[in-house]
Amino acid sequence: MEKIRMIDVANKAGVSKSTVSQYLNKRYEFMSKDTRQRISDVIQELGFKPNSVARSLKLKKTNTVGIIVPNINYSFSTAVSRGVEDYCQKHGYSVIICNSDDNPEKEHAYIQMLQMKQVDGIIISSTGQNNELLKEEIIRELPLVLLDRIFEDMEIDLVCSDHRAGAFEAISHLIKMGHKRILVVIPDEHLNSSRVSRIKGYDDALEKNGIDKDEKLIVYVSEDNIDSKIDDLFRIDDPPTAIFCINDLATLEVLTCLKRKKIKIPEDVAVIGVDDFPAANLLESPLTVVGQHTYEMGMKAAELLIRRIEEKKIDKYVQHVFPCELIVRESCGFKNE
Amino acid sequence: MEKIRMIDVANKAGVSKSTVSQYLNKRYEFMSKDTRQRISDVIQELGFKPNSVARSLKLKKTNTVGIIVPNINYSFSTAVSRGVEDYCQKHGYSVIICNSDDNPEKEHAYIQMLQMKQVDGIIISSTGQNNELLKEEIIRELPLVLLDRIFEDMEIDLVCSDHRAGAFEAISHLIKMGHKRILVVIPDEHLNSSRVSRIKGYDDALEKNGIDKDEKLIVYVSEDNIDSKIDDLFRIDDPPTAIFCINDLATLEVLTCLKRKKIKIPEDVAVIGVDDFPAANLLESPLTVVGQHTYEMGMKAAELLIRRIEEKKIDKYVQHVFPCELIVRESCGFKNE
DNA sequence: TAGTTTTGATAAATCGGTTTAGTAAATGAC
DNA sequence: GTCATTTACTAAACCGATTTATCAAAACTA
Repeated sequence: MEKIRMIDVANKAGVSKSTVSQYLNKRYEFMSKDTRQRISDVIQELGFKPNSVARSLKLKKTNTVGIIVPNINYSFSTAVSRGVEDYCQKHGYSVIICNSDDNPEKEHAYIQMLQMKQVDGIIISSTGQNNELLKEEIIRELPLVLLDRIFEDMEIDLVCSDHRAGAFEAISHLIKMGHKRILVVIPDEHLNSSRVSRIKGYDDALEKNGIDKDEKLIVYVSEDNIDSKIDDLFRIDDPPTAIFCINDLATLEVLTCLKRKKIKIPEDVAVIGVDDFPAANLLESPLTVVGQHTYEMGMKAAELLIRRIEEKKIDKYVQHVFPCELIVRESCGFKNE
Repeated sequence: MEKIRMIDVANKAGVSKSTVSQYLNKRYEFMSKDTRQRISDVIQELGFKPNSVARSLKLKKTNTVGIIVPNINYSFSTAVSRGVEDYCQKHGYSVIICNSDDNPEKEHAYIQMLQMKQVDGIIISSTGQNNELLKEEIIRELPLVLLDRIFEDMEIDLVCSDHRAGAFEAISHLIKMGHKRILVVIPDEHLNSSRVSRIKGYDDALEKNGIDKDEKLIVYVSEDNIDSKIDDLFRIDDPPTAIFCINDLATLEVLTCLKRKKIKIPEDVAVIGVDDFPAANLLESPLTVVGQHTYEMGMKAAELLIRRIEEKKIDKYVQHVFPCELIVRESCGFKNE
């Protein structure tokens, strides 16, 4: 069964393919009712579906965008992607999904691939290692929206959460609950702009409350070494009484580790995580988290991207910062007022 | 900054674009070392990236596949998508992601869109409402792999879990723990083939153990009515002592509802869910679940699809059924042996 | 030396649409 | 009745690659 092309429709309807093309693009002005009906019938009859690849080639427009996230498995990335896909679908775009695994080479390969595929734009939570490429090259050729990342000194559309304020509020809450020794847990060695902001919020909250910062309380962990690191920390003279997990991966690792060690939350240690996940309130100790408006952020990122794609020149770049919401549950203690 | 085309490379290198094309496709046989080097240099210098849209048009191959899932937010869909994307990326394909929300019209629109975009194949967890279309039309034109769905009487590649056996094992486990009144909770009214299989496993387990089936214990719930339905059930003469949640959505709703009603797990009622999610073992009562090999299923689905895309004729269709694994935790009681 | 084969490269057709410039027929103006 | 305008439609160029058929020059054969 050969594919039906426009020329087949044209022949059967007894018109030229130009006319069929006009019909498809709804340029009915100079078309007789009769011709219009005939073309419509033939399209129905043959089940003709125009080839977007050919169309894209001519129009230099693919109606496709790429989204590069570290890992679709992270609750943040999943929810954001869903927001992006929803907005895109409603506006006639499809979404190619790319998982960079925070690997700069993989990210670079994806960027190249998306360019070759002639996507109309890219939404990216970048690793930070390809910033030069993005700044020097991509942004000049292709609409780009940064997601959950900030580039210093750069004019670019961007969507992120106010991580500093979110962390500030979380840490302030802990301090208000009487905590002074607050541990920050960061996965592996990778520091992106969001994590830097959260640490800034942590610092600011300590400072505002006149608490000295102890560098020992900022720890980078992996699945392999978390147990020993936590052990070490709880063995020092002045152990932490609260833990701030800087992302959902850290949260899961910390909770798993504490459970293994039978350290009770919040009796032995208070915990605050980042990103509300579906089961956060069903945990042994329902988890207090700094929530983000993930789905809305995805929608907004797609909105900014498509706006820049469709409106030829917008000079002002939009930096859309969403507030974080502290969702207080029992994991950081019961407030006694 | 205009885009560099093959013709620009050809001009600068002093050859024809045919030769550049040969170079790109690694057909070096009749090409002098010198020409080859010169082309390579010019490509580097100009930063030429071939336009895949043009290439796709000529070759009738886009190196792009579509995946249609109900909702990327479900842990099953997320993990499967990640598996699909990984395999595709390694084999030079990109993935367009589509969320059908179990809405047949939306699904239909996505199928059409993917066809127009000339994707090389589709992986789909179908709603079941477009089966005729898929059977009659799509499968003839396009490689297709069913994911977590079974079509009766149909030759097609397919990847799924052995839901019947998984449910059978789960229910048998509950029975062994002394439960006879086991409630099955199903979200909304939608019954796809996977859910049918799980119910079959439930039925079989009851029958094998000589327990009469009570239709009242099969309930369809939504977020709105779950509270009243659960209330009703626990008010009957012979209330259920265990709950089998047929998917992760049902699981979350049931757990939330039980928590609200302060019904204790497993003391008041035992619970088994489907799909292991990251926090399942961190819950107030760590959840026993029927686990699926989600990531591997995604990889396998992509493998089958790409095989069918790249090998012209494979007559035998592969139906790859993954086993389920019962992961026993405390939510269905402590075994006293 | 003339004819054949090999080597290295190219012109032109093609993929399936969109669009511009153009044309023939019908209508309107005077 | 003639010329200008409008209406309905089409031919052909184009988008940027791939590929086939072809060709010129060099190398080989007899």
